[in-house]
Amino acid sequence: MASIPPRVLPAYGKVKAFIKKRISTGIWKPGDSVPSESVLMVQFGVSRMTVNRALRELMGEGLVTRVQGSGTFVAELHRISSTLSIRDIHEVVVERGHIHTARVLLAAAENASADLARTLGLSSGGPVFHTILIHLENGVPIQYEDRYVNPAAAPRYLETDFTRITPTHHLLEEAPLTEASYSIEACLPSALEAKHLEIKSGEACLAMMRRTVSGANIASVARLVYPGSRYSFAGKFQA
Amino acid sequence: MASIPPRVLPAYGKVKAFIKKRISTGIWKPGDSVPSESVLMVQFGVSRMTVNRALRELMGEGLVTRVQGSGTFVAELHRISSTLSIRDIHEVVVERGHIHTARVLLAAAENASADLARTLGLSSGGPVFHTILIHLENGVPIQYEDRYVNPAAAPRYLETDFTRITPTHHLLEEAPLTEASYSIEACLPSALEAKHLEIKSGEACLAMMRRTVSGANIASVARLVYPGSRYSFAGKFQA
DNA sequence: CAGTGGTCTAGACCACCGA
DNA sequence: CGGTGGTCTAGACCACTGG
Repeated sequence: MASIPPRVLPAYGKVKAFIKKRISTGIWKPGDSVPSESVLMVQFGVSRMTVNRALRELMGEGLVTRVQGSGTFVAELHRISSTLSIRDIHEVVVERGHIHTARVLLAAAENASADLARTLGLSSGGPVFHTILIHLENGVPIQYEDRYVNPAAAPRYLETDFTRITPTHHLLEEAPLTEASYSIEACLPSALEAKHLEIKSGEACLAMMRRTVSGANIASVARLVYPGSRYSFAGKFQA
Repeated sequence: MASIPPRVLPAYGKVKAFIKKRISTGIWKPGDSVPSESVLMVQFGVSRMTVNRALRELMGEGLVTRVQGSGTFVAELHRISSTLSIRDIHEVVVERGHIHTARVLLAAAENASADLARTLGLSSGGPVFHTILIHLENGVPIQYEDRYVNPAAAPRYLETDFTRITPTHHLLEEAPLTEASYSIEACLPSALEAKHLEIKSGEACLAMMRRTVSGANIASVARLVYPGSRYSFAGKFQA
């Protein structure tokens, strides 16, 4: 008996909206229990699957927690979480309608230090690929990219023309991404970084350390330095 | 908590795993079409709802895109997205097993400048609450918090003992969060900030600008400054 | 034990796309 | 038009929680 097809908001959406509203207005506070699926079923006149989907999605959004055998509860909202996207810098720049270019400062195979070999998960201190690039937006340097690549993950890495194809782009095609971790911190640029970014050595920078995993290999570790005056990360969260 | 998977993967999980594997190994490349729900139904011997759930979750994870009437396709994986959590600093510090304390430098009502009134969405330049505090972890300053609060959203804000309850905590209880946006950038601290953070004025810092919305009100705008040497944001992404 | 959520089925109607 | 995904139902069995 598919009732009236809600061409505006689907039934599970109505259930979600109802619960969201009660949470966001504070009627239900963190820790409070949310009505059970069977109660909501009756209340909205929908099937259990529909209620279940609504609650499952709310859990995915971090608004409620669910415990089998126990119930559904308003989550402790003591955190704001949002999605931080890390994208190929070429795409980002082009999307802004600007011109992306790159200068290649280094593209070579090197012998890995013991430290680096460990970071890349290499048993022996074999060769690794090392590239250093400057990315420019409309001719202005916006990123210093210092990257080490595991040859096992992308054997043809050095054949790439990095003025046309970014390392990130090549790696995404060559070594399908399975995992990545990063950290963002503030730092002052080294003399070399400052010179190539064309900033004063006292200017604060954002540094992102990024480590990517492809299958069994640690594919690459990179240090990306952005001039603080020309770059920021932004994000948004909606309940 | 979520580390013990069911002894057998649920049916929808098997479908997801199958598709994920084909994407992560590069057998299916971005833009390729994924078998339709009806094909996967037969292939796995499950109902359409089960296949649908698998595909819907994969879309939520950003691995595939779906177009009604057209089909399901492997997403362009040219972005890494991950969840950046912004949490109450008190919780973070305590969770690390450390002691959180706070120094209150300012807690007062002020007349909003025209600029600030606009930022907070106040029609007139009425009073706003202004607090400045230093958060310390085991006695070491880790965050300078300069915050303006809309009195309409949290009228009792200034009654709070900020050495015991963080502004974030009070606001989350008083003004249920509906929306937040932030940006992270690198900067050098002002003389005042450097002094209270007990760092040199030339040390790079992370600055987060955060704006929170509660219902119809812009509840608060804050500038949070972290010494670069003592703080970083980290995140992780898994395919 | 009764109640909860976790999963699953075998249908169904609809809106949309491309040929 | 046939095929696709979007949604929904009215059942069902199971595992887990709590008293």
